[in-house]
Parts: sequence; structure tokens; C-alpha cells
Amino acid sequence: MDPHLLTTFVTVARHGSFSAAAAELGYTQSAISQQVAALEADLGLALLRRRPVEPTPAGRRLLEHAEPLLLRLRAARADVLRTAAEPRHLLRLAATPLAVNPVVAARLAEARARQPRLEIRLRMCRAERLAALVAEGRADLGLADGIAAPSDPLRLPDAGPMTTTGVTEEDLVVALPAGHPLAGRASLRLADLIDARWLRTPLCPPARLRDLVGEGFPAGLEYEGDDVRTALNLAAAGHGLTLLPASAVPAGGGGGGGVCAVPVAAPRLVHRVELLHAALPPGAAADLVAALSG
Amino acid sequence: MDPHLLTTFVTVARHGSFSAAAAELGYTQSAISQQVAALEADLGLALLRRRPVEPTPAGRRLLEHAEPLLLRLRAARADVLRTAAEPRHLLRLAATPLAVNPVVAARLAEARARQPRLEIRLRMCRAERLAALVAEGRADLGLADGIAAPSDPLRLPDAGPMTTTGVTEEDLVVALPAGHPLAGRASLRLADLIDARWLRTPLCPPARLRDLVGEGFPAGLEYEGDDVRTALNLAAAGHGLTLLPASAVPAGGGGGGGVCAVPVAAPRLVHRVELLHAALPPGAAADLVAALSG
DNA sequence: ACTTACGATAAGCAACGCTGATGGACCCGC
DNA sequence: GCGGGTCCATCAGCGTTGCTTATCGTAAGT
Repeated sequence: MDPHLLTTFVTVARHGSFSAAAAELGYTQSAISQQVAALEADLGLALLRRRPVEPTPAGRRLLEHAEPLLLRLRAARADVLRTAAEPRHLLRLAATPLAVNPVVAARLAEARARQPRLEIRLRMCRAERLAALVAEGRADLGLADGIAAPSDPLRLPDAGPMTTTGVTEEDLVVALPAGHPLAGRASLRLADLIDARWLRTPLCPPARLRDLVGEGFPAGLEYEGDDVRTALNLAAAGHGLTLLPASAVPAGGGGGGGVCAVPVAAPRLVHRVELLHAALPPGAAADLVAALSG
Repeated sequence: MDPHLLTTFVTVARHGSFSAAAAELGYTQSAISQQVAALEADLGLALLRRRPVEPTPAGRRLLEHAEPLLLRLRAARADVLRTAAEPRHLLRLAATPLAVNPVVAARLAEARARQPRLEIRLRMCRAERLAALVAEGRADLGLADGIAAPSDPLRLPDAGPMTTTGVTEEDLVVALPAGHPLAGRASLRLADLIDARWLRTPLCPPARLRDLVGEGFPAGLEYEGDDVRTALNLAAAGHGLTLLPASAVPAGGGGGGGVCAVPVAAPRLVHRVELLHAALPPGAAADLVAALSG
């Protein structure tokens, strides 16, 4: 169970090809073959069926373990190295698209006002990658957004010992086209929308949506981008509904396109932003954490 | 960050000696020295201060990561091997001392009545080791007990993907000596007992106790064993109080010794038993899980 | 100051793990 | 049906790694 062999194995499984994995990892095909054989010999069972190359049941099981395991390994390495790193004046921030709401942006500004030398690089990524980025030290601080019950923590992938702090919670609204039968309502229940068509977009992860409104919502339009205005335009045009934090939808029904934001009354849900970071190394980061935590 | 080197490192740190670690691992002292040097070279920083041998700050950080990392590695290995293992008629059960309460014992009996060929080996261990035992496949099922808020899960060490199910919840009582001023009460609040002397015993883990009644409880008697009657006898003799599930204290004030069980009214706490298991391999285990889950 | 204990270092050697070449199985087009 | 191409397995060759044995340097105890 050498991590080296494990990496090779997941790469082979991902590509479905020994040769392709060899090319990616910079080995010869022969080496890859031997490494996989070594791993199989070590465990005493076949992990891959050949031609076509696909994991056996045992292999599939191992794949489930391997990815988080390798992540934790990289995270541990990064964490140890962090203890020896000198303080940086550059803070690398990673955030999911909806995490930088007005409150967060304002608090960031306050922190920068207090520390003029502080430089910030903000990078966007999906929620699944965020924890990994922070754990591996490729970002110093992470801002994740998601939908949860009030004062419940978000369910982020576990990538080792990390601190998470709630930053903001705000109302969750459904973005409806102006002409929608429910558009005028003061609030609505998700249960009223079981049959509705939903936008599939990373702004509101389909997996979470499925948890909330049930399995069989009809396939609508899929938007793979991050832009809220695009999503709102799509919603306004009737391509599907979407859940957003109240602050993301312009007030007053929105000028041209016309979407209407109706708060979700039941189940009781909020849009939550959380700050996550590993052991705080430098002084500047600690101050920023304090500022963001409010 | 080879796990091999990691193992060596934690062994050296545990023994505080290269030679002792070499003896335990079956290497020469020279090999150990080279392995530690290799790990330090890989990370580019010193992990151990020599003579006396003790971890540097970075080394301490790595130690925190290494143990759970190695555990997960063993767990992954065990889990993969389990997929290929043939069903056993012997089920290895691991439990913390207070986990096998009357309800659990009864449900175990029901399951055995349904499956006469089922053989069970029950082994006791501390809560900290339980998750590791199950994850590594050295036990098929684990029964953990602990104190939690009603319907809150226990906080068990994370050892990879495992299923945990609540089994029972029952009232939590304080075992008081019969002559104690609060002994007659129908219920009490933990806050009333901040100044009390508590037994330190694995039956009620001191760490948890500290969370509940605060830091500075005076050092009383420490009982390292598992036996409830011994603990009750100690409590009756005034060596200190202890928290137990109601079913562990004989009703009616207890004949000879005389302990009095007073339920804890605030904070709202229960004694909870949880069942934990990895991917369910054989048919017999699945049935037992169903039986225990009630 | 001598002794002892312990970790670091050097030299030697076996084993591991890579490359490059070759072989066998399967797929595809003709 | 046949030949070429693709892909993985296997083999031989070889450099590197990582162990052992032996020796040295050094700190602590007497």
C-alpha cells in the first residue's frame, strides 16, 4: 500500500489505460504495469480487469479510499512545512462563487484597511476542491458557501484537521421568473416546488438540491459557469428555478429580465458562508480570520 | 512521506530512542538513523532533536498527522481485503465496558436465536481504540458508549468511512454515596457538582467529564479498571462521584454498600450506545446489525 | 578522566524498481 | 481470413536504494 503505487493505480483507473497513465506520470508503460502488479500482489487480489481496463469490485473499493488518503498525505506534508514557513505578506484566498457576499467583502476591506501591506489573491473554485486546496496549503484561507439548516455547519469533505468558522447566514430565496404563478408570494415552501424544473448549476449544487427537493426533478438546462447574472437571466427566461442567497438577487424584481426572489419558508434553511483554514501560521492571516469571523 | 518512514518516525518518537525503535521494528539502529534522516531530508527540516531524542515543533505537528494517517492506511487495506473475504460464521464484536447494557444484550440474544450457527466473540476495549479496531478489520462490529446530548451522535475518532447507528439512549445518573447531601433528590444539575470530587475511570472518560463539569475538579481516586461494581463500591465509599447510565446502577439504592443514583436534569444529557461497522461483508453481520439497531 | 551509551557515518552488498525490447492477445480495416 | 496496430505482460539489464556491519564522535554518568 505504498502511496506511490496508490497514485499510479488511481491514475490508471482514471484513464482506463496503462499507457496513458504512464505518459501522465512520466514512466514507461512497463513500469506502470509492474507497479499495478506489485499492488495487486501486495493485497493478494486483482484490482483491475484488463482489456478493457476497469476496476474490479475490490479495486473500486480501493479507489474510494485512495483519493482521500492521498489528499490527507499531501495535507499532512503541507501542514508540517507550514510550521517552518516564514510569514507571508501575500494571503491566498480561495472561495466558492457565492461565498464573497457583501458582508464578507466589507469585512475583507476592513481587514485591509487595518493592514495596508496585506496583499490578497482571491481565487474561485468549487466547494469540493476548496477543502483540498486549503488542506494542501495551496490556499491559506477558504470561504465556502452552501445551504444548511440555521446554525448547522456545512458538510465539507474531510481533508484532515482544519478549523471552520461560520461567517454569515442569510435567507435563502428561490429565483422565479416574473410570470411564475408563485412569483408574487411573500414566501414559499420547497414542497410546493417538487414538480418544478431546476437549473443545474454549481451555484446551487445538484446533489444538495436533490437532497432538498427530492430525486426526480426533470432535467432542465445545465449551466456550468459561475456567473450569478447569467443564472438569473436563465431563471428569468424560464429555463428553471434556482436557490440563491437573498443578497445575490437584485431587489425590486430586477429591472429588465425580471426574476422574482421568494424566500424559502420551509424547510428552515439558510445560505451559509464558512471560513476554513489549517493551523494559522502568520500573524496577518490570524487577523484576517478574526475580521472575517466578525 | 513514505508510510514506512512515518512508522519509523512515530516509533522513535514514542520510545524516545533510535535503538529501542530499531529493536521493536526489527532493524538495526543504523537503518533507523538513516530512515529518520531520509524523512527529514525529504521535508527539508529537523523533526527530532537528538540527545535527548524528542520531537521538534515540526516533528510534533507531523506526529499529530502520522497516527491517523497510518490508521487510515491500515483501514483502507483491511476494507479492501474484506471485499474478497468469504463470509465467516464467527463475528468478532468489540465493545466499550458500558456498551453492553440490558437492551443490547437482549437484542444480541434475539439475533442468535434466529441464527443458531452464529458464533460471537466479544472483546472489550476503550473507546479510543474501538474505531481503530473496527476500521482495521480486527473486529467486525463495534459497540461504543458515551455521553452526548439527546439524539446527538458520539464523537468518535475518525478512522475512515464507517457506518454508525444509534442503538440505545438512556438516562444518565450520578452515582452518589448514600450519605451525600444530594442523595435523596429526584434529579440534579451538573452545575450543582462543580466542586465535587470525581472518580477518574475509563467508565466515564475524564476528558469528557472535564467538558461537562469544567476543568478544575480536584484529583480524587483513579480507577483504571472496567468493573462497574468496583466503581460503585468506590463511589459508595466516598472516593468520588461518577456518571453512569441508569441501568448500570442497581435499583433501590443498592443493598450493602449504598450508592444512590440521581438522574442528571441539566444539561440535557443521555448515555448513548452506538453501533459502528465498516462495509458489511457477510450476511450474518448484516442481520446482527439490523437486530441491534432495533 | 575513564567508561558507557547512543546516534551518525562509511563501506559493502543484495534487492528493488526502472528502462528498453519482446511477446501475446485483441481489435479493426481490408 | 489476413495483416497491421494497439495494448498490456514479461524479460533482461542495470543503476539506485536501503539494508547490514563496522567504526567514529559525542554527551552523560561515575
